[in-house]
Amino acid sequence: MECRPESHAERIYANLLDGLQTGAFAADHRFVDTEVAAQYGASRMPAREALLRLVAEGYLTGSTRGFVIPTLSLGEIGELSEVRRLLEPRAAASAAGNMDPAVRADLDAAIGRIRDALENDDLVGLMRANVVFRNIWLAAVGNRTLAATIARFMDRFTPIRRGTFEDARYRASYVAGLESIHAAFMEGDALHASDAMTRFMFDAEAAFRAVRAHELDTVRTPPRATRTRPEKEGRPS
Amino acid sequence: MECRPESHAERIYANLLDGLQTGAFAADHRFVDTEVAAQYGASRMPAREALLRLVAEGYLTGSTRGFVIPTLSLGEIGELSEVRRLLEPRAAASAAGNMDPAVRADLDAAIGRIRDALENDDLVGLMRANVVFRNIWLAAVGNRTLAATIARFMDRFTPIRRGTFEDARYRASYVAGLESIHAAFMEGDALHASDAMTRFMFDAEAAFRAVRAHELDTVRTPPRATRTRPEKEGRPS
DNA sequence: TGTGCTAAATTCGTATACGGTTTCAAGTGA
DNA sequence: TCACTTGAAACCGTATACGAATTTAGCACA
Repeated sequence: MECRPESHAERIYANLLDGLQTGAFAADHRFVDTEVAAQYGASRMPAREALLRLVAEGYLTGSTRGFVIPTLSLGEIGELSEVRRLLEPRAAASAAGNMDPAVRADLDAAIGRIRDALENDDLVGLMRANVVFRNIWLAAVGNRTLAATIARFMDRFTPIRRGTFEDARYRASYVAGLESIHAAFMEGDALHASDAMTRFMFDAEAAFRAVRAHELDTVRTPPRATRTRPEKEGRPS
Repeated sequence: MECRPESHAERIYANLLDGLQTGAFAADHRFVDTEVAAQYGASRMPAREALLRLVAEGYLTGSTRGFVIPTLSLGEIGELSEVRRLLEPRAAASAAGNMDPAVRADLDAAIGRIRDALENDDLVGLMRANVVFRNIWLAAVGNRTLAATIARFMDRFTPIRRGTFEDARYRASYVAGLESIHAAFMEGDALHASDAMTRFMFDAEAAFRAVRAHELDTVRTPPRATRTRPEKEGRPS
């Protein structure tokens, strides 16, 4: 690990990334470089560097009125899901073979937090606990490049995952899938882990598509990136 | 396609990316933001934006004395190869199902350029033709996210690929693999394309590892990113 | 001839300013 | 009341300058 002082740009990037990974920002949040700079006590340049890095990594999209969180189309949900199904089953199998006592304990704690969040209808907690759970099993994957790539693709689904969590039935189903994966990890069974992950991913994709299709039916608006919704109250539209 | 005028940063990025994809830069080339800016008639900020984007995408690594091309360790060669083997066989199978006359013609032309470059010991031409060939079959992959991800991972091997091309036997073997893939595409046989791609990737990985191991034996130096090799003549070291 | 120290050079990170483009709000006219 | 036009505001892209940290080169001494 490096001990050199962290730059403004790196600090801002890490903070924004955490928020984007855990669904802390509203889907229509706009990141304006002057605002971000002011928020972190820096100037536009390091804020801009952090924002552009998030753009390069797929977390944000630039527009003439700030940077926004991209919304996955139905096609993109399908494509990203196919790529993930090529990677995650094997990664889960690999992780299943690395289940030492410390990893098992961490996974037990994480699934406990997921159960609590589900029981309390705590969406924020569920989003966070989901990230913790995935980070634990990904840390057990020997191939670090594979783990990092999977994490990056998982993050792309943060906004739509948050959308599915708003529905109690989808929440319960998602957690049931995680329970199955957790059981496979506890057994240390590579085949079971791979199969559980595959099944979970098909179910998750179906939920994502259903929620997205519903959103498209409900709002029937062009993509948000080219429109900024009025934020001030009072003026009728 | 967008017709809005291209920014300095985008123009510089596209030019540097092309060079990095085709192996136009020496492995020890240093990209200094003031030099890049001067080269493209711009200021440091757009040059810096382009360089930082290439860092975020894995093409460059930052240091206190400029940006450099990362050198893959043996472990990284293994990890990246495993990830690619999870993605490319399926992508090749998908492409094999999309072999319309135009794609076939383009692939024929591309393999022709590869044969010419091999016969003429034209390394620069071979590097370029290899990129052309892969871009053609990747364009035939239905899942655009999968295609883009594969292209990104392929680019990571550009420096070591150039290293293998310096040896005539590796060059011939690499092209033999491409011929086999080309034949499978011409047959439109998904299974054959997948198998040919898998075999080719194991062979390519073996060559990459051999060349890298040889480099490590020959130079026995610490990673280049933390050392700048003297470039000026005359002063004995 | 080699090593160590010091000063200069090189590069990056960041701050500030300016101009251009896009968007929005307000006012006027029909 | 609605639509159109104009002006202002908001934001991005880029240029320039400054300071800090790191590296290199040169000189002196042993």
